[in-house]
Amino acid sequence: MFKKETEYALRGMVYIQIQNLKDRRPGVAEIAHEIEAPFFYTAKIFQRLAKQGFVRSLKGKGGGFFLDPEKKDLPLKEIIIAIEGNELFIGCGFGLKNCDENNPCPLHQQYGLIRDEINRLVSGETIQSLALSSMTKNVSLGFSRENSEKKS
Amino acid sequence: MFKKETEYALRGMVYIQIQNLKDRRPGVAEIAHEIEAPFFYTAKIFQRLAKQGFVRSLKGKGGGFFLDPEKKDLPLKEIIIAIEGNELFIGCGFGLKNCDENNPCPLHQQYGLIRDEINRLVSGETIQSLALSSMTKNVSLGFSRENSEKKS
DNA sequence: TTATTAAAAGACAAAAAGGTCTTTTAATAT
DNA sequence: ATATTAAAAGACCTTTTTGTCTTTTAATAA
Ligand code: FES
Ligand code: FES
Repeated sequence: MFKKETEYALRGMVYIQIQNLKDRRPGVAEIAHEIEAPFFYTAKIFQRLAKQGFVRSLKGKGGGFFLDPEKKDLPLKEIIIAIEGNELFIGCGFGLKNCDENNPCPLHQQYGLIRDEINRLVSGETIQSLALSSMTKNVSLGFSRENSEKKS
Repeated sequence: MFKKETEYALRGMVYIQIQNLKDRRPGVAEIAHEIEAPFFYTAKIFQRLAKQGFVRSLKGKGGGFFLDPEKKDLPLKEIIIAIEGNELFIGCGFGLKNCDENNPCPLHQQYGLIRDEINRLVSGETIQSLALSSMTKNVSLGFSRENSEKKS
């Protein structure tokens, strides 16, 4: 569905926000480890997100990443579009140059419903909303879910 | 959503089947033109599809592609999986190694619904079903829809 | 002010996807 | 038989995606 870069970005941002809510500022090493992404690739991705203003960062000791309080309630859709464009949200499921009601592909009606659902999902959720539900529910951002180690 | 190769394959197969229903066997040049795909790339894609048994072909004069009558009612899903694997149909929307009810990502429930919809669509439609609805309805496989030139 | 820490910048490289082209093989028509 | 047609095979290339690594900049701590 999404590009790997998008997946890493979303998982990482949710992780950052969860930590921010605990008054922590994770660095690249910690983020990459937690979301099971390659260190250097994660670094590059968050560097870009910082430049685009989706996350903020501090250098040096005690530094790391955190979300601008004004950005944590942005719909996921905005982040996704910034990374991979909006083809998924407006494009034709059959690959026609543009999805056009007046020149529909054979999947137009049915695919339209799916695309609407996708749009609803990414418009309705935010990094903050996912971070909060991740903390209450038993939810995972990588292989090792440490949200709920106290299971035994 | 799908890879370009998948899109070309599906559009091309629907076109082939429409022509087959008119007792024609289109060649690569015609297919590529009709679905607006690069000639050589289309050739390669249909070569693969032929080797995998999804389409059949005849060389030489009057040659071209046609669907095995037994294959034309295969769900799109089988063709798609043969081309790009089944990640889209079983994978996690957040990019976790596997979508696991017992280790869900923050999008698990909501993405699950979308994934189910996608599965329903590609399991319920076939090349034949799309070819038939393409002929009755006013439907397009490329830019120039010649299904309905007699509009004036 | 110097050492240490951690992100920013940017070059580099491997892999996958997308695309092009030439040569060979197999049909048909003359 | 041979000329023609069209797919099969396969080499090759380009772009995008994914990933790696080194050097530089900025912050803090001692
Ligand atoms: S034209 Fe294909 S989805 Fe609308
Ligand atoms: S775990 Fe992510 S969709 Fe199921």
